[in-house]
Amino acid sequence: MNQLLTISELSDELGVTARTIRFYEDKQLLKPQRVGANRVYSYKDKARIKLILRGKRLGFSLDEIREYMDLYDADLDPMQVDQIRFLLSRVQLRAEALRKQQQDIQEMLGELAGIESECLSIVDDK
Amino acid sequence: MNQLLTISELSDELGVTARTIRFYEDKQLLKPQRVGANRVYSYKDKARIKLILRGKRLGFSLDEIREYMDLYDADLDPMQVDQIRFLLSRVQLRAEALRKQQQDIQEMLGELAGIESECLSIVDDK
DNA sequence: CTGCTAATTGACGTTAGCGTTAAGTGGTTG
DNA sequence: CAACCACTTAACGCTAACGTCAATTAGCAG
Repeated sequence: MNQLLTISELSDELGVTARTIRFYEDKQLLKPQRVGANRVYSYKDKARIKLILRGKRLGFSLDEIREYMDLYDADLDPMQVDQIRFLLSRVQLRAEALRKQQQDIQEMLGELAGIESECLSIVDDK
Repeated sequence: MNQLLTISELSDELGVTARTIRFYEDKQLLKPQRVGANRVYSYKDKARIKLILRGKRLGFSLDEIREYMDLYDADLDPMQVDQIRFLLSRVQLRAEALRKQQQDIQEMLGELAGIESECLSIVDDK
């Protein structure tokens, strides 16, 4: 099913506007094919946008997201060892930051649970 | 140690600029005491700013952060049951979103680990 | 008093991430 | 053919979250 999608189909499916999708292309986050002047999107493009949206949920800027998508895209085989080492260090830094975020979330969930139980005890009392 | 801090001491300790701290006050996220015209910050103010920064790391806007700090601050006892129920639903919604974020992070960590092991295998080969 | 340092308010500048016209192109439908 | 889509580019607009600069004030050192 190598379905190709128009921009409006895609925007509907993903819950973003066509403007947003074009904007991401402007920012070099996408490079869809063209049929004449019209853009057509593959399942890969769709997956990329999902990646972008996930990155945004996690609080990354589009610039950061592009950086890390370049990591995913990186064609490792032709790379020099130095470049790979560098890539590796970036990946590890990023992973560390993400683990930090998980901790942040854990703490916040804890605090929210505290509020929740306070609320419940008060409501139950009445 | 009820140490009171000047704005520049505080900004140094927290790694943000004084401008940022004043900006947060403008946005009603802080209400430090004054000595004359000068602001002085307590450990509570410091804790609030840390909360703000954590919120930002998690991708919340300052408006959202203010909302949720109001939740933490909320004095539950004098509240009506309806208000508490409402508060409760907000808290639960927020917690759900945070759990979703944790999943996002897990997936990203998985992908990063994939890249990492690829890198390592290539580097080791040479 | 002079000069320096740290603080203040106010105003304008900047970047990111889109929203919103405007103006035109190309394909189908009746 | 006209009318109506869905699509295009280009350009301006807008909000959030500060940065930056200017003008001013207060405290202390020499």
